[in-house]
Amino acid sequence: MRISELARRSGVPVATIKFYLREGILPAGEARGATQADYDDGHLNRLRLIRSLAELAGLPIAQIKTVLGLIDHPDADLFTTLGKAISALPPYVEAIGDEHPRARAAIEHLGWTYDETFPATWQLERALAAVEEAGIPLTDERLDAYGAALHPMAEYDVAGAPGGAIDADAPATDRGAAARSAAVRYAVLGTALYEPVVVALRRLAHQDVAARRLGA
Amino acid sequence: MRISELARRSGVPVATIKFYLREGILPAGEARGATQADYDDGHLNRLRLIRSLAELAGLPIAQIKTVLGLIDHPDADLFTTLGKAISALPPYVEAIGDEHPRARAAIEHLGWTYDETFPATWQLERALAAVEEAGIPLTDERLDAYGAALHPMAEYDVAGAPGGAIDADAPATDRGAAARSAAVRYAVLGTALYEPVVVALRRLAHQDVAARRLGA
DNA sequence: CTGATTGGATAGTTACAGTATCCAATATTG
DNA sequence: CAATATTGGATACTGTAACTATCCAATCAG
Repeated sequence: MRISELARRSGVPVATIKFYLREGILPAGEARGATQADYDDGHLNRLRLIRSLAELAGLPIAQIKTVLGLIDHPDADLFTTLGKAISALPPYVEAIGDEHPRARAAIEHLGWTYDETFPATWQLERALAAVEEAGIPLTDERLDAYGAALHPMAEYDVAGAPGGAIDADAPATDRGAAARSAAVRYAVLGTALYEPVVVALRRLAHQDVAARRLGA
Repeated sequence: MRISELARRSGVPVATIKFYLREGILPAGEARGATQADYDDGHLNRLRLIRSLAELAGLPIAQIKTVLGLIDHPDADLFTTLGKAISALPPYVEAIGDEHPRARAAIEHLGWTYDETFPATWQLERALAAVEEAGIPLTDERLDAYGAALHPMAEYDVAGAPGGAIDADAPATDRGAAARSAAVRYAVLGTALYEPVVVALRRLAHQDVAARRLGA
């Protein structure tokens, strides 16, 4: 299809599509002449993905570029790739030295793996500092409740990864580039796009509980 | 304290503090003359809260104004107030008509209260559409796993609200303005500031599960 | 008394995410 | 086949948000 049809089918203005092409987050169509290029459903899906990452996950263009780059050219190590993907997601916080006392205490309390090089560790530290400053600190009891709820969710997510992607028993060399790419895609997009689902569900759970208590 | 000390203690530049005063999200200090105003710890805390809402929760100034306004002047009905607070939180999506088929199916599957006027319902619809388009749709099985994890979390949160704020048994008229204000503060800030905590914990849970599977 | 600081107003800056315009080279159509 | 429309590509422009800087007269501190 031509650019105007891509625009019509996606609901994104032609000028914006050209902008994404310039930014290098949407691959160029196949040139059919000096004034014609051919776009396919791959371009359409990519375009929709860009909009979701921008509007829903709230990513700036630069971070969308990073995330799509990870999917297009995955590192050998899925664990490293996922770390990079998480760095590209909000909130954007930098490590303050290598001390993350609140995060460390919380993670060790839960008995999880503490690694001060994980971006999520810095994000947790920052988030805990904020709730503390606001006068609603995270108690150990609440932390236990959250940990007990979230860990099984993570287990479920990882277990459902395609091709047992994150599975120590499967030799990495056995998997072809296509399978590895699918695993990365699942992990990266799962992180970026499922978070809004989880957040929305959590908000709805609160409203459900509140509604029941009010007897409405 | 004077503005320069407020700036020094908060780490926020004087010019930025003046900007927040202009925007009406930080109350003016008590005037002590034409060129002097006095700021107290309340201003310092408010300033820190503004930074947390901006950098951590990712709220634009206009939405920070809304959220702080809800805390400062709570509605009579906490349920309504919370709805307004959630509207002020990202992602910002508008209802597409009043049909939210994916969200409705999901919520009814879980047996929760479906209300198409909840902003969180629209957010869920949008989030589900995005994961579907990306080729990783939410299965009923996964939905059950998420629901089973999130509902108890919400129960815990609501049960721990100060003064049994959301409690049908406690007559609303018994509670003074101070208690109601505390309840609103807890509910609104709890929603805005605890989400980053939950998201960070979820990311860490994934990394913990992945690390264990890789045997690292 | 004198230099530094303040509140308050106004103007300027930077970054981001598009939009709009132009143009020569095709396509398409009547 | 001629007239009209569309395209890719380059360049320039716009709008918004969140600061940041400058100015000024008043006044506070030493």
